Formats: sequence, C-alpha cells, structure tokens
Amino acid sequence: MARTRASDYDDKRRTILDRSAELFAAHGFDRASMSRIADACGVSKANLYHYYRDKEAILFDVIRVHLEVLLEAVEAADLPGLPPQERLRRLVGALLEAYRDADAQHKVQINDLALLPPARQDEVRAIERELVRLFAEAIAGVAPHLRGTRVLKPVTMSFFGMVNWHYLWFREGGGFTRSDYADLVTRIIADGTRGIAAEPEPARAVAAGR
Amino acid sequence: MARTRASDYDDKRRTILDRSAELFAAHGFDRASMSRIADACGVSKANLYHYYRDKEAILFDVIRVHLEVLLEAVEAADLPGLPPQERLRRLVGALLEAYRDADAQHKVQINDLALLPPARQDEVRAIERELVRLFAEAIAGVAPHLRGTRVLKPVTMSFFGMVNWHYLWFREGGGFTRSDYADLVTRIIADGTRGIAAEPEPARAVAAGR
DNA sequence: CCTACCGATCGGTAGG
DNA sequence: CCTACCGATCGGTAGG
Repeated sequence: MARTRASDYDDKRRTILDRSAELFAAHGFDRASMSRIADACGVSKANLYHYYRDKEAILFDVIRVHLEVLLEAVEAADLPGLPPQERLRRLVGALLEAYRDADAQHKVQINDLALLPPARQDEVRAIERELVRLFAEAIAGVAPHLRGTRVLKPVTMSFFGMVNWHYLWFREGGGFTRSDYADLVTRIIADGTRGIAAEPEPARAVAAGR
Repeated sequence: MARTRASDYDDKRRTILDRSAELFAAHGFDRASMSRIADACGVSKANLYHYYRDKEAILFDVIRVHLEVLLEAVEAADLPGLPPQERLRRLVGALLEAYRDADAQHKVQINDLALLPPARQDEVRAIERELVRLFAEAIAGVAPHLRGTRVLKPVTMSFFGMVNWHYLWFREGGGFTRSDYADLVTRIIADGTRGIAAEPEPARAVAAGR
C-alpha cells in the first residue's frame, strides 16, 4: 500500500513535468510562472525547487523525457526485417501514436527549445538526431536509389515536416484518423520519391588544410 | 531629395519591424525587451511608442506584414493557365524565395503567434487561410482525384509542413538550393498523391437540429 | 516544506 | 495649439 519514497519522488516529478508542459504550451515558457505551475501541481512554489533546481531544469526535462518517449516508442515498433514500405508504415504509425497525448510537450519542444542554453540544447538534439537517423534509414529502404545521395536529407526532413506539423491541424475524432495519416505520409514518401533524380553525394573537399 | 514625412514614418516602422523580428526570433518575444529593440533601432524607447501603441502591436505587425508579403509574392507568381504541375512548381518556388530573407519573421510567426490576443490571431489566420486556399487549389490541380475529398486537407497541410519546416534544416550555399527544394516538394506532392485512395468527402450531418 | 521577502528588470508613461 | 521626440522614472511582477 505504502509507496516507496523514490516512487513518490518520480511520480511527483512526472506530475510537475506534465503540468508544466501544459502551462508552457498554453502561455509560453516565460509567461507560465513558477507560482502557476505550483498551483497546478497543488504544491507550494518553494516545493517545486525541491524537485528541480530552477525553471530551466523543468523545461529541459519536459523536452528530454518527451523525446526519449518518442524514440523508445519508435524503436520498439521497428522490425527491420519487414518489407521496406511496411517497416516505414509501422514507424510512422508508432510516432503518430506517441504524439497522441503529447501535444503540449510537442509544442514546448518546438517553441521553447531555443530558450535553453546551448549545452542543454545539444543534449536534446542528440536524441532528435537518433530519431532522424532511424527514419532516414527506413526512408532509404523505400527509396534505395536515394541512399548515400544528398537528397536523402531533404526528403527525410520533408517527412519530419509533415509529421511534426500535424499538431496544427489534425483533430481527433474527425473521421480522418492517426492511422489514416500514417498511411498517407507513408505513401507520399514512398511514391513521391520514386521519380527523384539520384545525384550522388558530392565528395567532401579534402586536402587544402582541412 | 527631401523625403515626405509619411515616407519617413513608413521607413521607420519597417525598421522597427525588421529589428524586432530579429530580436523576437533570437531571444523570444518576452525576452526581447523594448529597450533592446530601441537600441537595435537607434532610437529611444519612448520613441518606439510613437510608432506602435505597445509591444504587442509590434508583434502583430511583424506577423501580419510577413504573411501579406508571402501572399502577394505567391499570388504574383500564379499562372492558373499553366499545366498543373508547372503551376504548382512556380507557386512553391515563389513561396520558398519569399522565405529567403524572412527566417526571423517565420520563426516569430511559428513561436510567438499564440502570444497575441485571440482577435489578433484571427486576423493573422485569415491571411494564412488565403495562402492555404491557394495552395489547396493548386494541389487539387496536380491531384484532381482528390478535389472535394477529405484527404485534400491532410495533403495540403503535409505540403505546408514540408515547406514551413525547412527553416530548421535548410542552409544557404550547401549545393542543394531553394530551387532544388521547390522541385523536390512539387514532385513529392505530384507523384506521392497519385496512389492515394479518393474517398468522397462524407456529407455533413444534416437535419436533427444540427 | 512554507511564508515572507529580496534584487533585478520589465513594459509603459510622466513632465518639459 | 500640435507634432515629434528625450531623459528619467513609474507601478507591478518575475524568478528564486
């Protein structure tokens, strides 16, 4: 019945992260005061500082935990042995499902990441890069003629543009589901890249000092 | 030689908008103080209030003017008589060109629009909708089987996702140009939508009060 | 773990 | 009387 102290501690941090994400998303990081976060969590403002050193540490953890959840969900859904288009479809579906209850976190990532100091941004970007690497690999599976060319990156970033933009227009329960959108994006990428010219990646300028 | 007073006034407002956009984009709206904006413009803070009623009015104008410039550029490039794919290509090219020196404005639109009061947001969104309407029409040109179906919106928003996400990865002078990206996006949309199933738009629930 | 309070800085406006 | 501005400082609130 009695929970361990460690578990309470983690639950409390998770509550703080969730309420903070909602307030940051709704009002912006600078306008969501620590007092309002404390009220939303049902604790005193001073108590917040027991769990997080400062406001910025909360922002960092909101984004870090969000991206780790995304990455884990996508990695768990990955079946590299599947036919390429089915593999991509599963990954897209897992990503869109992971976004289902993470609209606030997603907005915070997009709008407030730049408010972190560079070192913290780099930590977060390392997780982002892992996600990009995985999808670039899966996209290269459905478009093998693009593997190793300089258009694979623009295509991959176009994919992330589609998926990461969805929070601005996609609404639950409108007949067009997350699964429908996963189908659509997979098809657009698979069919849309067939006719792309496959210029080779230009060799990096070597010698000459660097 | 001597400029009219009105022209000076407009020049000054444009300077304020440009410097403010840069500072808002670099530090976020709330962290870019009126003092720093004034410094960047080479005027006193009090002088800023001669041109704009308050800080929020600057934010509104930054976004409004930005979107009007985008819309005008795209409308000026539109040749509805062209073959559909060429027409779309021209529109995408014009949009990406209009973004060339508007990275700051674009970031402000994405990150700080929500800080405006709802009425101001609506004014801005009306311009956005005009842009969306125009591209939806052009996309329906290259994918006529989607016209009037409920997938036209997701496809159109996927297009905007690709294009509006580009500021996060696209870098000038990297061999892959804006024109290359306009080609890529046009192709992905044109070829990627060919195999999309054309479900009809479900009729709106009529009668029964509403 | 809270109440009480700080040093710093904000957006906006006064008099002249 | 108006406009276009300046130096100085206001009341209020932020993070801690």
